[in-house]
Amino acid sequence: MDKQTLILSAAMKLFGQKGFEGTSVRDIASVAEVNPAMISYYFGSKEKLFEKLVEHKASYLKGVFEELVNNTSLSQMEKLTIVIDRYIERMFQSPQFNHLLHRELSLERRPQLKNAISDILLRNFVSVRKIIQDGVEKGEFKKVDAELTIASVLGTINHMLSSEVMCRKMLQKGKDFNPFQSKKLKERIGEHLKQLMRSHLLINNK
Amino acid sequence: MDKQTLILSAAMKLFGQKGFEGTSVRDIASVAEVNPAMISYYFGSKEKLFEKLVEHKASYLKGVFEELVNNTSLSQMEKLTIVIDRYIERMFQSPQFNHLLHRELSLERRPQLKNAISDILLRNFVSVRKIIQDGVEKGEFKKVDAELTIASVLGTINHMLSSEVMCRKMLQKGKDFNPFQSKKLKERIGEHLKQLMRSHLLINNK
DNA sequence: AAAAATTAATTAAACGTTTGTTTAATTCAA
DNA sequence: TTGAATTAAACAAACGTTTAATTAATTTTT
Repeated sequence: MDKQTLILSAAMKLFGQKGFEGTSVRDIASVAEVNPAMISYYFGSKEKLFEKLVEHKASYLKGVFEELVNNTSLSQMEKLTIVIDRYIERMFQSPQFNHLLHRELSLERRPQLKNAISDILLRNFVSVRKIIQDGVEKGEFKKVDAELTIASVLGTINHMLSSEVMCRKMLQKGKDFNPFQSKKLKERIGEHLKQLMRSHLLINNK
Repeated sequence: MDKQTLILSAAMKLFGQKGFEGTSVRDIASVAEVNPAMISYYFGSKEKLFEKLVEHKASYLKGVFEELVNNTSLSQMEKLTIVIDRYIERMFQSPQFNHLLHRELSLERRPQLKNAISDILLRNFVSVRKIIQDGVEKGEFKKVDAELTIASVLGTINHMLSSEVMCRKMLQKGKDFNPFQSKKLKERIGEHLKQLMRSHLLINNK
């Protein structure tokens, strides 16, 4: 691994754990096992490293649902099910990055970066909204509040996984329970959300 | 207003906007219009001020649903409706404090404070779970995943209000739209959640 | 292909700020 | 007159960043 990548993954880890302001350049350098000066050398500044990190990581989730929307061989509910599974999968794969994004959005700092983040998230949001709207138009779904329905899906996932401590307490689990590595929890969230969406959206739901 | 209160409300504002590490003691002192030394003098340290703030503010929401659970004249769905309304009301009243709490939970810092926060939130969580469980036992509700159902309610609210910028974009609103002061949005979230819960929970829901 | 010249990578040290906190003096109130 | 409240100044430590020197790698020239 080259040093730039080492720095990026150290920054990912630490920004995720301690936040941007809570992480020092020396911390990052220490974890990445490089000289602190290398961060300025390669990225210009701590803030630019942060932007680079978001940009780099976010590219993986840029417009991933675009093709799904235009798929004609799946029902809208099947599409939504795929969306749910993919969101859960991503959240379990790198929860830290999601924490980082939503924390940044909730702060009144770096408005430019906030805008960039929300634009990325919005692109997927629009795709999913189209799926729901199509479902309504085709008579497959009830006439629901599409925007808030999406908020319920994403919000549920975020709320369950925003904190290990809180998650353990809510589910009455011991200290050995690691939410982010629990396949059972992953399936449980998926099951709940699909059931929730079926009863919320489907017209002839038995 | 005495100086301690001025400091507390300045801290509330700034910690909410910029986070704990992103706010300096001098920032707080400046907003509160007091000498920076007064913070150490009254609270001991910046971190103790933070703890005091959380403790003080959180006392308002400590076990507020306890009596509601034991109320016998309301149906379980009526109780849940009240819970939803109260959560929304609180979120709109001081969104910054909710941001602060959830941000703190998502960080791997100050584990003691994280524990305190999650204990407070958990107390309400347990109350609401009891309401759902009672509903299931009485045959009023379907057999649902109570924990995740709560996550869906709270998660929806948090997700919609975690960022002004993101909220505006999701709802396709202009810059003059202030989510936290919009009575319409408040009602819209309430309507969505109640409808969502009715279709998710009620057995004979038409 | 070897030597020289040039560019890139890396380092330890130092830079000037800002950080949270303390001190010591002073003002205010009881 | 005593104790609390308030202040400006100073404190050491940590911050992000820069510098200047050195090593490593690459390119150019012979």
